[in-house]
Amino acid sequence: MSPPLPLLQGTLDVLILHALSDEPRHGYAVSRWIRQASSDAFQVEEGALYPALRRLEARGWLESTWATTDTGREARFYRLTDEGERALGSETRSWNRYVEAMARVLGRPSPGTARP
Amino acid sequence: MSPPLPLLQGTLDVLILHALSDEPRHGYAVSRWIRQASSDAFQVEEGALYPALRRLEARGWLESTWATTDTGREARFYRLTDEGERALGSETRSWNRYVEAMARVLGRPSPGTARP
DNA sequence: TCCTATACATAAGCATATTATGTATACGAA
DNA sequence: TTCGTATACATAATATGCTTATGTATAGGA
Repeated sequence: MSPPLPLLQGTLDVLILHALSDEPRHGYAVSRWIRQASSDAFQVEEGALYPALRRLEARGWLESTWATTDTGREARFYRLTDEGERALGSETRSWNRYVEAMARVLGRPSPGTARP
Repeated sequence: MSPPLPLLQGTLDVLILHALSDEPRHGYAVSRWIRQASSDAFQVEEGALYPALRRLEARGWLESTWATTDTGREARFYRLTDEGERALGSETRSWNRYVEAMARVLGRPSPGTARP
């Protein structure tokens, strides 16, 4: 098994937003979901996860309530607000723009390369 | 014109390595090349550029010499070492793995990945 | 009884980005 | 000739946010 990729700063937010886009989840479940959805490529550390959730809530993108999990434990459940839903869209588009820009640069043929 | 995308931490190194893959360049030219190759999506700030160049040189990926530009100015030219060449390959593959993992999570087909 | 998974939280450390500031020169326009 | 702009380097202060380490607490199985 290849070790998990360290998260690039700034990419966690959109992962969390996406994890919450279908249904409310608590922090630990968000972490698990991201790990599984990425085929173990991403392993979200608690030290990144919980501050990020609070950050996004402070920004108005999430709302949280304490509730009981199906295994009978107390946990803080987060759900996307309307603003968070819009943010998921714009953050996703922003990521895609970034990927496209990287592809333009990295896909650029070297001018020193010989051509026919 | 849309404003330049803020650089995600960790992605500058591979951009610089690629900028130097065809021929040696000095810092300012690296910055200009990245801006143009990305169609103005990336604008590398000096405060990020020069420390990054020294960092990569300290890591053994680059070597530098002072020389004169074609406009008659003194500038520090950087070239890729053999180790830097290998690093370009592995860093590019690492970026591609990251993009693919993000695509798996965000649930859309990979928008096109770059090769070294 | 003890280990593991679950569930939260925060502090310390670290890497690296942005912003601001400084020096200096070449070159064209006013 | 002067002045603004592009070129060319460099560093300090600041901000962000990720990793690592540490702590608390409970549920459930071996």
